[in-house]
Amino acid sequence: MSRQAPSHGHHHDVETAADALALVRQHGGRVTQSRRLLMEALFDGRDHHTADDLAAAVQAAAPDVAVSTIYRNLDELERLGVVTHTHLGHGPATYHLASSAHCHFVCQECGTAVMAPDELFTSLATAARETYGFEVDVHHFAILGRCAACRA
Amino acid sequence: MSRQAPSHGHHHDVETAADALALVRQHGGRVTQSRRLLMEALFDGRDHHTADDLAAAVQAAAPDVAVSTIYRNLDELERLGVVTHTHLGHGPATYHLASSAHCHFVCQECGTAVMAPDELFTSLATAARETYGFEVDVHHFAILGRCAACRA
DNA sequence: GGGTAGTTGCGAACGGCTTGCAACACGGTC
DNA sequence: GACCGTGTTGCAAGCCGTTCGCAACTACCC
Repeated sequence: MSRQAPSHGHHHDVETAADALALVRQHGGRVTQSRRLLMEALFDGRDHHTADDLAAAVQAAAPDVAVSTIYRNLDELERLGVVTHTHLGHGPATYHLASSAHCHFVCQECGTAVMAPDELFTSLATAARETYGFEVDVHHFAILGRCAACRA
Repeated sequence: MSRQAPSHGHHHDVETAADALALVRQHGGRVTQSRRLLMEALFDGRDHHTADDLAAAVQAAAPDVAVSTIYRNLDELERLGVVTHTHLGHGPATYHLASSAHCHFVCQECGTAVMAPDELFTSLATAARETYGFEVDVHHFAILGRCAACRA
């Protein structure tokens, strides 16, 4: 399924924090402490990060980094195709590495998000494209509903 | 963060503002001016209403009605199954009569929302249910992507 | 080491929505 | 009609996630 089109198309080899920093550099950006720390937080192995989580992680090493810096850098990384963000419900957005993008089912009752394989959406995506010319961005949205546990 | 399906199951015959007011009354609620005006705005024939739109419509007739009143009444109506709300993107929620609920495709570029027939989602819904026990609320989410016009 | 453009911290502001509270008014009863 | 209790309201303040303006700063090229 079509991966979301990163505007600059330079995301392909980005698999480590260093790669991402190199990409930033390559686009005229500078490697600063807050950027390095942000990258490390993003590549920490977990795959759901809120801006707040990331801010906390960065601030653990550099207490003076402001939230606005986190947001600005996340924006930049999104423009470069390194990360994407998703809205899982009423709370804050969650950020993922673009390379591990995936869909979500979010339970309206307990709020937990479970990952959904892209294949579930292929028929929807093709139908939308063929019938309406609408190209679905299969990763940017969450599907609300009720999970198995809450239904029981 | 719990948001639930029409918990009282009494929404079936609600087709006019008067029906809705009757329902409210039937549940121990009172018929006030702001409620009557809200109903009229909701049943004005259009089917996407933001809280702001509704507030403006109500305030046109009764300038002192506060936004908080609008929100409280919308909540109540949602509990009674008369309206539902949907998040179409980054902006404010949109409210619809539950009887005319539908899915949306929202273009990330131009922001316009087009209605999507429920049939497009049946295979996704059954797959989600059978594979994950997840019951998709097919109306509460918007699907982001790019519309035909913006792709051209 | 110097210059310059990208980046930052700070604080204030924003939009959308919620809440606490005292005043109010609906609607059943007498 | 007056009375009363409970549902409802306006107001103002607050909340959360995010954005913005701006002067100070600093990474990087020469």
